[in-house]
Amino acid sequence: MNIEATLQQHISKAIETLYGTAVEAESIKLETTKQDFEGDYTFVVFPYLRASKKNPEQTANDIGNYLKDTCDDVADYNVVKGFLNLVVAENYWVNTFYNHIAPNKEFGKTTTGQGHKVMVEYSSPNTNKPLHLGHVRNNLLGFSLSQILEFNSYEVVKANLINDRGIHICKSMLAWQKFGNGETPESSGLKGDHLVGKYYVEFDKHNKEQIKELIAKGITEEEAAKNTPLLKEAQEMLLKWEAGDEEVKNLWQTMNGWVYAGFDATYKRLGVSFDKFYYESQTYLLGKEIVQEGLDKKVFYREEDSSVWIDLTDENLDKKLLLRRDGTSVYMTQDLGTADKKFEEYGCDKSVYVVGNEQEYHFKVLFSILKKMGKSYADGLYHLSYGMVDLPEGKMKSREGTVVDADDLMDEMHNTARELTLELGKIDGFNEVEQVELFETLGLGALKYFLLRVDPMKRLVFNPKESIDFAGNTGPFIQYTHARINSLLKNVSESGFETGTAAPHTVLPHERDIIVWLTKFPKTVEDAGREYNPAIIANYTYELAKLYNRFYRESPVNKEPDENLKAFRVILTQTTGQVLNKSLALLGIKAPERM
RNA sequence: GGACUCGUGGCUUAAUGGAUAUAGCACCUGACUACGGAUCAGGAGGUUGGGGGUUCGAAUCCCUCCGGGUCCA
Repeated sequence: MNIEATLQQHISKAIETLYGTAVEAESIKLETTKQDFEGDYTFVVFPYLRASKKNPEQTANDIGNYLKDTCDDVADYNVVKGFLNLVVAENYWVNTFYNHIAPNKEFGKTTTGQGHKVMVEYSSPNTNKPLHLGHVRNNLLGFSLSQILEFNSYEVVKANLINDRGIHICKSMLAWQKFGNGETPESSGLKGDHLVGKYYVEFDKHNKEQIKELIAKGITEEEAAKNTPLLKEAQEMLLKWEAGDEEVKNLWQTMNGWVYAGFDATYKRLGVSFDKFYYESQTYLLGKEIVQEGLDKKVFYREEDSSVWIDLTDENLDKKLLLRRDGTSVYMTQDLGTADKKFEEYGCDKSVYVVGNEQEYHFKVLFSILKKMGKSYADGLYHLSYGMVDLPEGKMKSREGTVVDADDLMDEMHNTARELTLELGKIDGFNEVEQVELFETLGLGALKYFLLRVDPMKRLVFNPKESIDFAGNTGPFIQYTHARINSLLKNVSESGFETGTAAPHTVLPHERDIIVWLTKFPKTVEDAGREYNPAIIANYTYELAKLYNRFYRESPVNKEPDENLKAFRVILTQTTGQVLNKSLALLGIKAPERM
């Protein structure tokens, strides 16, 4: 049993014995003691004064005394106002460390998700342009969350719903047809997604000229924007696509193929992956059956003009259109159908959508509709919302060319890592291939950690030139700590030292700090899973790395003459390395063996 | 018009309603004959956007106003 549960039970018993009031052990709240006070856990007695009928100090002292007498794990206590600080016996920590943490290769793994299946949908790009910084945040969150859920024993299906149809794709196609001269990724040397994105920009450029021409003829700007020859042609192309026109479909398939090849490369470099791809071209007609189902269940209603709606005003949401009067569906209809299809195919009892916060309203409505329809999976739906990523100059806008391209960004991170590493002269003994690999690991580690450590809900200002630092609370700091641990362990094993002789003994305060922090790992992982928040793991990992660095400075391992103590420190180092490695993996960050 | 969300030292950031608000960057002072200094020890820097309220206790909950962002019709 873990220490928190033990303390809860004893406190519950103390209150019952001392004051005759029964309190459920699980309802007792424990907090970790603040840094400046002595102790490991703090019990706040204010809520129990009614039971004790004594002042806070007395109550805390009573309970503290009782615990010290009856609970072997409580070594001491102190009272500050209504705060009862409990000092857990060093023996407990050392024994827990030797018996449960160190020997457990899967330390931190929880069983919370056993028997549950969860789908995590993330990335969801459009096929008319390459991935940008916003997608990067999305991909990292989605992938990290999947890793965390898996470590909590969920069966995870990573899904990507690709928006591969619509007017925007037709714009790229049309511009390529008109101005492309048969250019291909091979002939141009451009990555497929960048090539297609180039023609999307090209479309916009020519379209703008046409708007100007129309305005010059005296048409209002608003009207002109809707009526350029190019736009009309793109709309016709979309109609042809919907009608199954062979030529259009062929071009569409070719260009999407280029884009997918490009996306694959970007995903691979980012280190994210998917188990299932959905394509909007195959899902955009879904949902019409659901409309009928909703009408039958009287959840939806039909207006006089034969359009179909749902009234959600009772939930502080509006009325929402589900089927236009001409019988065509809207985004919501399609998402309803897709949700059903996903459930039919995989039977997940949980489903997470990683989508930007501008769609919060959409998902509230979507989930609310599914609940009203009594779908069995409705309660497990969750929108992992995250803030937009902005640039110092303001919002990213693809038309104005102010987006940060994902591939360019990764290049930049790689180069920054190289410059810094060379400056520090850290590459002795690395051949060229290893060097390149290291720069990549560090650059991407910095990027991933930077984007994941911030609460997803908060919007992020990304300054490509300055915002990524390799010192302090950063990925490379943690990677460095891991590499140093590895190197230390290597030295130890080369010297032929065996750790088998370790036995319990006293530990130094900072060694104790590490052990205490290690015991919090499972709880942290679980919290991150429940809150859908990789930032919790990121902050945990940083704290652990910091504690280890302090330990490292103050407790020499190789120079330790006492064999037993040395063995302890080696095991502590090994264990810390394992946990660092694991928590970095949960974030999708590589832990380099050396650097 | 209605709804959502964010606001914490110069910048970035943490805090299941709990104590003197957590860290990092930058700044200042110290520690390299080193188990890897991409490190460590220490210092300075705050009326948690403003004002009310609930509470023994509020960055956190409620109301209101201000500011940034977003969505719906």
